[in-house]
Amino acid sequence: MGVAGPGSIPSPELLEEFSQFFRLLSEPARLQLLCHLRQGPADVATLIEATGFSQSHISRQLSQLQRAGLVTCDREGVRLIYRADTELVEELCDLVQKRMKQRLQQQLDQLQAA
Amino acid sequence: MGVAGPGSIPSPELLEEFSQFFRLLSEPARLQLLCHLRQGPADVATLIEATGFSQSHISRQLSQLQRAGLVTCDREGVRLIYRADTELVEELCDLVQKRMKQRLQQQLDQLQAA
DNA sequence: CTGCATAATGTCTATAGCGTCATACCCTTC
DNA sequence: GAAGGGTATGACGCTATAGACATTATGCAG
Repeated sequence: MGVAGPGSIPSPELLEEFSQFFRLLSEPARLQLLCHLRQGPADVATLIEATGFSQSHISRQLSQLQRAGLVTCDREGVRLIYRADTELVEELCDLVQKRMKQRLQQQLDQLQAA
Repeated sequence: MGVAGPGSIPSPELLEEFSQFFRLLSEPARLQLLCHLRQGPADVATLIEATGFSQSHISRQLSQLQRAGLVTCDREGVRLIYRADTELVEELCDLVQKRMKQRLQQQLDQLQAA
């Protein structure tokens, strides 16, 4: 029912894959790029201007996201247009954000009870 | 509707919080501890034996998870019993795993089409 | 074929975080 | 309060990776 069936521990390989995926999202720069691409496809020049990152930096981060399948790109003339498959990322972030709200609410309740 | 409303970029602070949360899950050791705790509460000695990690290492990882609210502990005699709030982690991992399956299936389809 | 854009990669430095050893801390129990 | 098991923390080396700079590869127009 769960990740690897009830009562069992995922294999080291699976743990490694999960951690690698979450590591992609553990960098503000990459999350920022994903957020920009959430508003629609964009070329690298636009991303440079929007984020202030260097060209090489953006290229590296996008290639990492691309390897994980979170991003794709197509040529359009001389430029590359990047698209993000943001559905999964949004679902993940929504879950985390919901959790953050819960925690803050709990802390608030504790303060008010005291 | 999304993370910070449609068409807007989350603030740097929010991005930082998200990335910190995902970073917690980006370490196989922590995921492993969470998986063990998914089977039920456990004391540190049990976790040491189950994972082979050193006491100090486990203590550090658990304290990080605790700060994020993913883990709590209660004293039971002389030992600390740790409990994991695994619901969120399982949901996140399920989403990621679903995605992994999709990708592998796509790659399979591409190979069969060629 | 020759430039001229744009994107990717090699190399480097700095930094963050893991994991260990040793030590200090805390709580329980006597 | 003294002793001892159980846990947290300070200090350290090590590795991985972010991010910048320079260079190279890649495709497009003339």
